[in-house]
Amino acid sequence: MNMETIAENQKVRTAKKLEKMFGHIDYKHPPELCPVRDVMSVASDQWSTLIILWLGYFPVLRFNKLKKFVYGISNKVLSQRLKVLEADGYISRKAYAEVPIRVEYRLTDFGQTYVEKLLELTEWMQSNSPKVLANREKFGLL
Amino acid sequence: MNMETIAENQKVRTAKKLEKMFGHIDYKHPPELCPVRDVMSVASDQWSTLIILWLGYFPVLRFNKLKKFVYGISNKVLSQRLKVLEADGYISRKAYAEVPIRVEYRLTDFGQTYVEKLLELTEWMQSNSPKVLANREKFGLL
DNA sequence: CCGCATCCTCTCGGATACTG
DNA sequence: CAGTATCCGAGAGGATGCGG
Repeated sequence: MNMETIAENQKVRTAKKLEKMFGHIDYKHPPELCPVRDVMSVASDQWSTLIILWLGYFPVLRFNKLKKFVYGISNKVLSQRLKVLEADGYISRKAYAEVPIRVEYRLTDFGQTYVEKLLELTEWMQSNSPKVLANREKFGLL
Repeated sequence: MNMETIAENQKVRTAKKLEKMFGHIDYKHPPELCPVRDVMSVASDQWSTLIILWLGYFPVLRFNKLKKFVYGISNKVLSQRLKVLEADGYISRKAYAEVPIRVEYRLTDFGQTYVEKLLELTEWMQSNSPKVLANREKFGLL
């Protein structure tokens, strides 16, 4: 069995899985709310992924620390994302009634399983980014 | 070795990988352009992922077919995304000089490797969406 | 220290109509 | 059929200041 056949088989397997996921949907009368789209829109959000990755790196982080690592994010967006991520069960929030107040964020067990999946994708991005950037340049499109 | 230790080891491995990726960045003087952020912003875009997944399902799709499957997307956004995905090397575009014109989109080999990664994440989303939705409901937040 | 409230900008994206 | 052009509205998100 040569390389082409292996790749071809992989292609078929992928298509089969996708058929299982999407094959049933009637695109003439699409579902109002698609759970996958819904969940993805939170979990795969640009800022959310960065937050989750950093919490996978450091077991516990406070608001301002997080803001430094996820550089470029604003107060507003950070707290929004944190709230949603907490609601969806990826992270936990623990506030200590001190003055000044101290708040700790960490991944839940569920969030931990997610960060592992997410990391795989990020590693792919990392190792393939040169190729993508090269493609982009060659293509021109400015 | 019990379950907790296994999970704990996994956690440590994940953190180590993330340290390798992010450990070097000086968050006081963050890089202007982060390649990973850049590449992710294209590839992990909500619409782009759907386009890529459908092209992983059907080897070749034309513009309007794609628009039906990726329901809810507008003309403008679809053609924008297609152009960028082509520039980044995920998909190929082939136009036939017929009347009316016919255009075929398909994954490149590179795009094929990406859709496989992406599929893993999507499967995770799919199987965990009930849990997330339940979390969300319990949490309130309306 | 955490993060909400306010304001204000500005980009993204939807709808529609039109052309090669 | 496969887009492009144009217009327009909504809402995301940045900056800042305040309050608990």
